Amino acid sequence: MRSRDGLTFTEQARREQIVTGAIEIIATGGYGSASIGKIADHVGIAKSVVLYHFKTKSDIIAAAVAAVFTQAALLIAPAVAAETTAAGRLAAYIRSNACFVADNRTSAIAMLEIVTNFRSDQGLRLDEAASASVQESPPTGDLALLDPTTIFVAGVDNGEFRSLSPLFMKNALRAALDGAVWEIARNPDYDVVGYGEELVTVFELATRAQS
Amino acid sequence: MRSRDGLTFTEQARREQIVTGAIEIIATGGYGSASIGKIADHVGIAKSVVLYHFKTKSDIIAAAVAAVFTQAALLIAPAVAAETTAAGRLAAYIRSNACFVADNRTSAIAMLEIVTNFRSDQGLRLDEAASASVQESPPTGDLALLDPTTIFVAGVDNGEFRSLSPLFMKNALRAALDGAVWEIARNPDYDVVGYGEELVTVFELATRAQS
Amino acid sequence: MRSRDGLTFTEQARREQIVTGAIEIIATGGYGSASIGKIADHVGIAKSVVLYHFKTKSDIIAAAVAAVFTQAALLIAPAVAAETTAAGRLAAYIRSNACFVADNRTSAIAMLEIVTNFRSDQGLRLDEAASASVQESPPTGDLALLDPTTIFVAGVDNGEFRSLSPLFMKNALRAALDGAVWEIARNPDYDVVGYGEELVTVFELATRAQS
Amino acid sequence: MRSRDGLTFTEQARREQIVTGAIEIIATGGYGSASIGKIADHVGIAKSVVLYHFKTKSDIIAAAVAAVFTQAALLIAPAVAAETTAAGRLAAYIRSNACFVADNRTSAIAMLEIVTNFRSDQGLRLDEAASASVQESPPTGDLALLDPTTIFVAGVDNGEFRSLSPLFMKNALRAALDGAVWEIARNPDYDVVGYGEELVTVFELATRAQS
DNA sequence: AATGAATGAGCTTTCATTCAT
DNA sequence: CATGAATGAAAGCTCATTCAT
Repeated sequence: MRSRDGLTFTEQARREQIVTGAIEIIATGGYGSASIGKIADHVGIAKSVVLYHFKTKSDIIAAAVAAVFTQAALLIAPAVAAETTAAGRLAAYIRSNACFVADNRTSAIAMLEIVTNFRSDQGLRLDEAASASVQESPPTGDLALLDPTTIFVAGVDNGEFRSLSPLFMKNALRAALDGAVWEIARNPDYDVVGYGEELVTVFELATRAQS
Repeated sequence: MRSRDGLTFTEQARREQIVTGAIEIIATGGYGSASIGKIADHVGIAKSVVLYHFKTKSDIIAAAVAAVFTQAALLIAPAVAAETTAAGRLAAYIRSNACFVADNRTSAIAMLEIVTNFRSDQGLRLDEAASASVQESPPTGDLALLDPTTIFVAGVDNGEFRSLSPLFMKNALRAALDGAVWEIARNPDYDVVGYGEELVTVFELATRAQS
Repeated sequence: MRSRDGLTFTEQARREQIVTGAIEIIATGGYGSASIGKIADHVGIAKSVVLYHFKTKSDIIAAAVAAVFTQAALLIAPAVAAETTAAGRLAAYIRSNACFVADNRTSAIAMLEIVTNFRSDQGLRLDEAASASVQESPPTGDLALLDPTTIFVAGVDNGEFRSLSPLFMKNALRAALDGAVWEIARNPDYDVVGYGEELVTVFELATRAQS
Repeated sequence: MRSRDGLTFTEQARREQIVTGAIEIIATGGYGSASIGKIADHVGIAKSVVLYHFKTKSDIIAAAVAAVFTQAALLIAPAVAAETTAAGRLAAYIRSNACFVADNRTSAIAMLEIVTNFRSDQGLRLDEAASASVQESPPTGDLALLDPTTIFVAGVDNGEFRSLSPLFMKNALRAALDGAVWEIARNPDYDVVGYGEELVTVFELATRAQS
C-alpha cells in the first residue's frame, strides 16, 4: 500500500518523526550538535533506522529544510496574496513572517541554524549546493510570493514606493526578519510580534513615496 | 625578553599567525570546519604547536573574536563619537559598520560565523557564556558607542526621533548590518557600501520625528 | 535474539573478550598501560569496536572489576558459609582467598592494579567513586561473608577470640592477603597457598582467647 | 662552590624543591596524575627547569623514592638497632614504621603510589628495574635493619620465635604495614599508631615460641 | 642556571557510513 | 522494515623530551 511519493504510511510516519526530532535537536543544541546518533536517541529508535529511511545525514537536513519551508510558505503566501497594494503586501509579508516565527519557534530556529551552518562535502553552503544539484527544486510554484523582491519592484513600478533598490531592501528586510529568530533563540519570551509591528512601521516609513 | 602582555616576540607573532589562520579557515569553510588540525595545516605548523600557544580551542576562538572586535571598535567608535546629533551618529554607525565589512571581509565573516555558532561545553552561546564568566569583560571602555541602543534612546529623548522602541530598532539595525556579512560571504562582489547607504536612508526615514 | 541482560550473543561474547583482554593487559603492564588502543590490539579488533561495546573506558574497567569480584565471591562466600565457628570461618576465608589468587593470578593482579590506581575524573578512588554513585550497588546479598570484619566481631562476641579491634584486624588481614598478589605479580612461582597457610597460623595464634 | 655529590647549593635546593613537589602531587592525585608539567606548575617553575635538573621523569621518581626511603631509614634503623632481642626488634620495627607513616603521611602515600605503579619503559617494576641497573645501589649500609627478614631469622635461630617461615612472615608484615598507608590515604584521621599497636600484639602472639 | 619553543606519539571519544541479517 | 555490528577518519587534548639560546 503506497501513498504518493511511493512511500508507505509507516515509511512516511517514520520520516516525519525523524525530521521532527532533527529539528528539535538542532533548535536546542545548535546545528553542530545534531548527530545521527543524537537524533535517533531523541526519537527513541536505533541509529540504523534513521539511515535506513534517509541515505545520508544531508538528506535528513534537506528534508527538514523542505518541511519548514513548506510550512512557512503555506502561511505566508496566502497572506501576501490577499493584499493588492505593494504596501499592503509588504506589511502582510512582515506580519506573517513574524507570526510564523512566534508560532513555530523551534522550526524557525532550526531552519536558521541549518541555513547559516550547512556545508556540503565540498564546502558549499545550502543555497549554493541546492542550485548546483538539479533535482532539488523549490517545492512550490508561487515561490515568487515568498521573495519580497517582487513586492519592492512592484511598489517602485506603480509609484507607491520611493525610488529604492529592491535588492538592498529585500536583503535588509530578510535580515531584519531573520534577526528576530536569533533573538527568540536566546530569549523565548522575546516579543516577536511587537518586533514585527515595529518593522512594519519602519518599512512603511522607509519605502513610501515622498509627498 | 618580554614585551607588554608578558609575551615574547615569537609568542606574539605565533599567536597572531594562528589567530589569522583560524579566521581564514572559518571564513572560508565555516565555523564547523575550524579544527585545530586544519588551522595548523593552514598555517604550516604542527598541531601541537597550536596547542602550545593556546591551551584550548576555545582560547583560539576567543582570541579571534577579541581581535576582530577590537579592530572593529577602533574604526566604529571614533566615527560615531565624531558626530553630535543622534541622526548623525546613527548614519556614522551604519556607514562605519558597512565600511568595516567591506574592508575586512574575511574577519567579518569569521566573526559572524563564530557568534552564530559558538557553543560552550554546556551548550551556551557566545554571549551567554561570556556573561556567565565574570572575568571576561569587554575590552574597551567606550563600548557604549558600539551598541546602537544608546543612539536610539538619545534620539528619542531629545526629540530628534519619533517615538520608537530602541530595543526593536537596535535589533533590526544590527540584523540588517549582519545581513550584509552573509551577503558578502556568498558573493565577494556584493556592494556593501551601497547597501549601507540604502540602510542610512531607510533608518533616517524610519526614525525621524514626524513634522 | 536476546538472552538475559538484553544482550545479544555476539554482544556478550565481545564484551567478555574485551574484558578478558583488558584484565590481561592490566595484569601484564600495569593499570597505566591499559589504553583502549592496546586492549583492542591485544584482542585483535579495531579500537572503535571496543568503544562500540563499551561507551567509555571507565565502563570497561567497571566491567572488569565486577567480573573478577563476582568470580571471587563465588569461591569465597560458600567456603566461609560452610564453617560454623569464627576460627573456622577465618581460616576458610584466608584459604579461599589464597586459593583464588593462586588459581586466578591474572585476574587477581588486574583487580589489585585497578583498585589501587583507579581515579575518577574528579580524582576519587574506586571505592569513593562507588559510594558516591548510589546506583552502583554490590552484586551479591551475602557480601557480608566477603568482609572479614563480621568474622572478627562474631569471634569476639562469642568468646572464641581475645579482645581485639575488628577494624584493625580486618585491615591487617586484607592487607596481608593483598600482599600475596603483589608477590605473585613479581614472581609467578610464589607459593601463595603456603603463604596462606602461614597466615592461617598467624591469625589463629593472634586471635584466640588466652587460656 | 660545590658540596658533595658535585652539586651546587642552588642545584641541590632546586632538586629538593622539585622532589617535594612531585611527592605532594603524587600523594594528592595518584601516580598517574604526576606529569612533569603539573609538578612544575605546583612548584612554580617552568617545565624545562625540571628537566634541566632531572634528565628524565624516571629520575625524578627515583630521587623521590630515595628521599623518602632515606628519611624512613633514618627513623627505623636506629629504633631497631636499639633493641637486642628479636621480639624487641620486631616490636620496634613495627612501631617505628607506624610512627613514620603517621608523621609523614604525604611521603608515605607517595612512596606507596610509586612502588605499586612505577613501570620502566620496558614494563619493569621499580624493584626489577632497580636490580637490573647496577648504578642504583641502596643508599645505606645498614639496610639489613630495614628488612624484617633478618629479625625473623634471628628469632627462629635463637629460639625466641616458633618455627616459622621468615619469608612469609616478612611479606605478611610488610603488607600489613603498607596497608596502613592505603588506609590513611583514604582517611587522614585513621589511627595508624593504634593500628601499629594491634600489629605488635598480633606478631608477638604469632611468633613467640610455644611454651 | 634557566627557559621558551617545538614536536611526535599517544590518549579518549564522536561520528557517518557500510554491511549482513 | 529494522537493526546490530563494525570501522576508519577525525576531533580535542596531554605529555615527555629535544634543542637553541
